[in-house]
Amino acid sequence: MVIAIGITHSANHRKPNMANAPRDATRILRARDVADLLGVSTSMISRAFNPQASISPAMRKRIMEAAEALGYRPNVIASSLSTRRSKIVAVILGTLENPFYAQVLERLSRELQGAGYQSLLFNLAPGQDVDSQLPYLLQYNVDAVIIVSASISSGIANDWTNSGRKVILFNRTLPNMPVPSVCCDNQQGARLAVDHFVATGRERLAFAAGRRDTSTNAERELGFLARLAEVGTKLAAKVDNPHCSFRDGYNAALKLAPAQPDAIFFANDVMALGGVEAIEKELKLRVPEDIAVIGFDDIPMAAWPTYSLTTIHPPLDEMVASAVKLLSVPEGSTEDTRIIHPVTLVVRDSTQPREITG
Amino acid sequence: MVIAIGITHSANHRKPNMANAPRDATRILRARDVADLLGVSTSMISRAFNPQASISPAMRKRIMEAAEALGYRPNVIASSLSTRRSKIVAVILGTLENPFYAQVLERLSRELQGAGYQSLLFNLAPGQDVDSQLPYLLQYNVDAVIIVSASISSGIANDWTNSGRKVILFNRTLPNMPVPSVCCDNQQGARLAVDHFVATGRERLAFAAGRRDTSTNAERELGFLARLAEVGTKLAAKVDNPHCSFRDGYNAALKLAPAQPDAIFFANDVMALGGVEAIEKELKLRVPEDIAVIGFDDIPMAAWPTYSLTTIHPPLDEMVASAVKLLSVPEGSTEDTRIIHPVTLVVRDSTQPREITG
DNA sequence: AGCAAGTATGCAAGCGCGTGCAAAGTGACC
DNA sequence: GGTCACTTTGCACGCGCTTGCATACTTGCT
Repeated sequence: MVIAIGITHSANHRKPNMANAPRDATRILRARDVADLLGVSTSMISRAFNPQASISPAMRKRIMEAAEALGYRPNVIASSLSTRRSKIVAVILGTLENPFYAQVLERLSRELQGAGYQSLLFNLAPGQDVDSQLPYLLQYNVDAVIIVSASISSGIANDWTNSGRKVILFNRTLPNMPVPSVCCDNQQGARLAVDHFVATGRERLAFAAGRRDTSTNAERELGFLARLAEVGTKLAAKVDNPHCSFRDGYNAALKLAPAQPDAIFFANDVMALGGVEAIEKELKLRVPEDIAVIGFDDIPMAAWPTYSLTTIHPPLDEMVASAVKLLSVPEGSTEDTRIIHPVTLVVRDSTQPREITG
Repeated sequence: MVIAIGITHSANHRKPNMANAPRDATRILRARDVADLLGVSTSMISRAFNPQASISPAMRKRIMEAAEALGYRPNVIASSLSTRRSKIVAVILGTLENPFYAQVLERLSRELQGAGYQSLLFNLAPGQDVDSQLPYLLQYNVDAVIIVSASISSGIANDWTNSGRKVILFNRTLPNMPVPSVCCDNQQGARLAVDHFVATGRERLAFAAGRRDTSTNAERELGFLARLAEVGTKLAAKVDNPHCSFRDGYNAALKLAPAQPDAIFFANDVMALGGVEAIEKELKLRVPEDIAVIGFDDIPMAAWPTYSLTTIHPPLDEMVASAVKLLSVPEGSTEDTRIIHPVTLVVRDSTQPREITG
């Protein structure tokens, strides 16, 4: 009898789909495996891993220890089916060519991991817009989307937030909509640039703008021009650029040259480096003696001795932390979720007082 | 009677969990929604999206059109529960500081998207090893893991492949194990460097090595030394580096200086750039007149005029394509899955014949 | 000891989709 | 018209986990 019971018990305890699961060498463990071992129901396994579930501390300890010993971890994918939270955040970005974005991605993904999320990476092909990609994201049950330096239409943003998911813009804002966003103070950065140029004796200030259609660039331009007006200096020249690339910066410097600027503010560091290149190699002028240069982003290369670029430093770690923090702001919160971080000016060799040449 | 049937039909057609799904503004569509609209079963919806399922072309067309019109797409997460394929590939990498890795990640993720996969990004913290992270990946039902420039123990690799998932190494190999991997011909690259140095009249060749424990570096070193021996030249000096960073390259150049090399091969471009920096700014020597420099990776910055670095070019697009192709190699295939791509030498200004100074 | 209030557990029904199997439909051919 | 072979469809159950509800167990108090 006892034997019979024993046999019955172990024999039909579970009806595994034999056709599908032949491998048990490194089979992936299910809650059932732990439950069977401990003689409890799978519900308890689930509850043990859910901090707010009703379960006795003793039981939780027992389960956690068994899970640890066996190497069991709840399957996030399966659990996301019922909870509708996947602990996966989609990170959308255009390109990693600009080291600034690479930095953002790396820190963002690291910070997300720290908060228990994983990042699902979406690279936009050139010319591809975020809106068209969002529907694909839905397939992945992502909890949130963090859009790095790319734009999104307010309609779509609305749809998404309505559907209970979060959309967070990084390094962009949506002017007319309260979409959560994290930026650095672009205007203020541009103002710092003007002030520093003026303080170091520059008089013919030029601006190499980035892409017209981005809020980031618009703010930098706005700040630059506004501050110029405030201090009573005229803009010597300005040039727009399609891609914000090294080559764009190079070309921008060449196009600005006829206006004979003695200082150029580039909308980002990569362009500034290209600009320096053009100034020194092609125009045969010296930085900073003939032309002072300020960039924006403080990418690692800006600190390299060859360039030693004066630039505006956004507090990347804090910005990333803010973005991740926004993930846990409750849905109906009235709190303002458009966060702006202050920037600082990092003075290096690409700007120097004019005393020597003056 | 007819009315009753009608009512009954539409009333209990489904019992939605009212508590959980109140929002229907932008509600995410399920197969059921499409099925109900067309008056078919959800099975058919599933089959319509599965190329090898048994379904009439007419029905498939009808379903696809309805799905398109409604904006329905199958939920990858839910489907992965039954199919055990998530169309998600984990990409593991250490850091994006080195632009080469950023390039790899960008192209890899793009190529994966093209093949219908998405990349789940895992950043390793410094000192963190892949082995310890793999268990976490299992939670995400990833189809495969692509490990970029990081090492993995053969035991773990074994466990994984046994469990039916793929592990693919990018830019690393596992010497004793047939783990699928994609590399460029590191040895050959190093040999090209030696030959080019010799052909341009260099006699005191030095090597700034990367991290000792990586196959990539070992192969580059091996190739360099072997070719040196073959052409009957002695190694002027060699120095190891912990991180392969810009600063490492900078320091390496300083450490190599006492040996008075007239050519230095750096294990990668970032180090080479650091080396050039040190040679020009700190040692006050000229590149290439006093010291010729060759790097490895052909990162975008190597082509910038300031550096104009001669380097070994790995065919990144082809490598990435190979890696993605490896994903679909059937499990028991006998085909060799350790792919090595040829490299080419890109000659720029950091190496020039010695005629002028000679 | 007995009972109420509270806590711990198990049960079963989902989450959205895939799929083996049986039922229904289609068409060809005699 | 009937039969057979074949295709198309629906049913129902399972993937691994969560969770409302009912039951079983504690505990404290009279």
